[in-house]
Amino acid sequence: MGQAAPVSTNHQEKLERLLELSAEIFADKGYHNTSIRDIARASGVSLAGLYYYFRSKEELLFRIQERLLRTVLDDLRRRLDDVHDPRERLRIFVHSHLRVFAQRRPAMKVLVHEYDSLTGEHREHIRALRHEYMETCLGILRDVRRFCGSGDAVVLRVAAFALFGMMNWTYTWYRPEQDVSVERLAEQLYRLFLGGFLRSGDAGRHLDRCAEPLGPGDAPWRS
Amino acid sequence: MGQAAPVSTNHQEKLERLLELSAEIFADKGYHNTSIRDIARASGVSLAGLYYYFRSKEELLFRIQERLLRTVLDDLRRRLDDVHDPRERLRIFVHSHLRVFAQRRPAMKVLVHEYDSLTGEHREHIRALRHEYMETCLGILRDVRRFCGSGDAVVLRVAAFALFGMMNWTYTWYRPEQDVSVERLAEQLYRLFLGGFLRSGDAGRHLDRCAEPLGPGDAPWRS
DNA sequence: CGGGGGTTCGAACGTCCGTTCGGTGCGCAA
DNA sequence: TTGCGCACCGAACGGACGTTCGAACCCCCG
Repeated sequence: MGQAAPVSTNHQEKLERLLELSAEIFADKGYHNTSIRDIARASGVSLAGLYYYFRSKEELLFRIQERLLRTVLDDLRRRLDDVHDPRERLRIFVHSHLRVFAQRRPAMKVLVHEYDSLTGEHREHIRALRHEYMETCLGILRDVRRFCGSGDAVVLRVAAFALFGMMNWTYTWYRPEQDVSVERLAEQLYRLFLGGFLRSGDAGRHLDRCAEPLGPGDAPWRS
Repeated sequence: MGQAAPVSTNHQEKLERLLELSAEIFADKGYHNTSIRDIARASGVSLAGLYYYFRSKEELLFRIQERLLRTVLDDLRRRLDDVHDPRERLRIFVHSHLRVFAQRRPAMKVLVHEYDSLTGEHREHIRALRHEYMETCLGILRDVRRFCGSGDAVVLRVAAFALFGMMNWTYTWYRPEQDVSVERLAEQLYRLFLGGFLRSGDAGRHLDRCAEPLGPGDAPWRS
């Protein structure tokens, strides 16, 4: 969790360093299990000194989430610009999401894990940004369905949440250092989802020639 | 969150009622943000009285998670018994998981959301049960791949976590009362996953005839 | 050299936390 | 009737929590 950094004159830099550091601690211990004193200790700033940068502990949590969410939205919008092919747009969506999430692991864990910890206006603000992101995703999926002709056996909303689930769940298991690279991960999840999304209308048709194990003797499902 | 229940003579019944009630509160407020006093108030049992049933707050959390995990594992084993077809086994896996999760929503949120809150032996114990469940899932996916011939472009581990992500993420959005039924949800997620899993080896092949929107004027992705 | 604003701090406030202690009442066996 | 163990409770302990207050520091403008 690191020691106090050498110097950073600019106010904004100090603030962002505190956000980054706090995100690490929140991700590690959980928001409600982290005390302002923990953050003070890790940052080298005094307890009272922190309150010069944040009005409250919850505002600190809010700023972490808002910052990452804006990054995600900006990155996505920039990369989607002037791309028209629906599949490619979906591919970009998945890659963008996972790239940012891998680059900012602590903040992303806080974003997906500590949304419930927000209250009142903070929560409402984040909810609105999340909603915007979700709408973008739904728009892309609608285009894929319309122009690439997937069936409509799967409710779009369910498909979108399934995709978010696949991507966001990575915070529980994916470690960029010891797993496949982010690009390969993103490509695999993209293909996994797209294949199912496009084929979901006629599921079972291409499965007819599925072989079958011989019997209990050969059974590989008994642990 | 409910009032104190009328009566329940048996010790085991009282204990399970406390587990169920605590799960609701933990799910609602989060483990670290819930006090034993909250549980005492909601259950009608005195603060000290709770410690007759549990050695500590963490043991309470542990029992909730262990109980649900054993239910999930038992339900799955029972339903997989004497089913050999790999696709059908996968289908049963998804349905079983989501059915139990929908039946016990509070406990399932606690299970997926508060694993990090466990420490020491409690955590290790739950980790082992989770591992067992994951191995069962991997076994099923291995069979599907072997006998139904999906490619191996997607690492099995990634596919398994993607599936878990799709299913577990439901706790953030799925409400059985106002969404599609659990059976339909399970069927959709099953098809979504299986389609992608079987087709992941040759992604793109069946996408060649994908149409394309006309241009920025028609662009549906601009919100 | 004087002073004012941006920045940081030590110390304290009031509250709530998990847990423990010493009991009390009750039902049942002897 | 006595005694014992199960089920439960009121009250308290020591500590940690988020937040605030008033003062100090330091740099730049005059």
